[in-house]
Amino acid sequence: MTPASVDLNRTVQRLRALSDPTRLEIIACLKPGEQCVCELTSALDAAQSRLSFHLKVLKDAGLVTDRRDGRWVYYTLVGEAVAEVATFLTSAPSAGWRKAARCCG
Amino acid sequence: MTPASVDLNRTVQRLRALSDPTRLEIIACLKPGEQCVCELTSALDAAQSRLSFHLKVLKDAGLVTDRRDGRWVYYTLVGEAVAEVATFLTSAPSAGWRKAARCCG
DNA sequence: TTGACGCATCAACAAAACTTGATACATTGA
DNA sequence: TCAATGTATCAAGTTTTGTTGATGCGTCAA
Repeated sequence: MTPASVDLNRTVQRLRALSDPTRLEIIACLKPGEQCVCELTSALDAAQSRLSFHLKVLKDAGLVTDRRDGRWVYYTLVGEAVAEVATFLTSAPSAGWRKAARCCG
Repeated sequence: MTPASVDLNRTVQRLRALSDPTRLEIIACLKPGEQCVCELTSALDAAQSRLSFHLKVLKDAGLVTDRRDGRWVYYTLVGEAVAEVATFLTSAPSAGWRKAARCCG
């Protein structure tokens, strides 16, 4: 497990987290600023456990952070993490793209 | 199905296609230029049917194109498609992020 | 025309992701 | 302390995704 492959795994995890319509909608909701789960639940008209599941996926990927305030938990978008994914996609092949050096010269 | 949601679905499809280590490696291999399947097979040390499966996912997402030359089929990266995904990720919330207007003001 | 090669596709299975409903936990106000 | 609220977690079932080996199709060379 080279450092590059660690990065690649992290990027794959983030891309996977981003590749779901519900989670993209969550991210859209969080773009303007933090929201509590109940707000997201009503905004997206999704079951609470379902939303909680998707928020965990995003959190595990480092794309959002959470903060408890009393009974409420507020989620915040980690814009830099999203930006890193975008940067990766447009970067040169050498920059972390390969798990190993065996590939293509 | 609004135009925005069509775009969103397309973006989700592309993000999903990008969220797999094998497919990212394929894309890395294609960055320098087109490759035939047999070259990818040996470069990635993957079974041919497996590679064919992943190439189809990428092709269906519009991330690669293919071209037959004799017995060989060459795949080419569609750099603009990858770039579009990156642009989407860094764009403002209004730009195609939401399936509907119900979300978050 | 035949055999070998490169690739796609299929069926069957395995594994991972998602949804749902139930339950548990923490916090608050009464 | 108790009940209500907001959220997380869990188990069960469903759906989607990925792998493998076999087969089929087109192309080339002999």
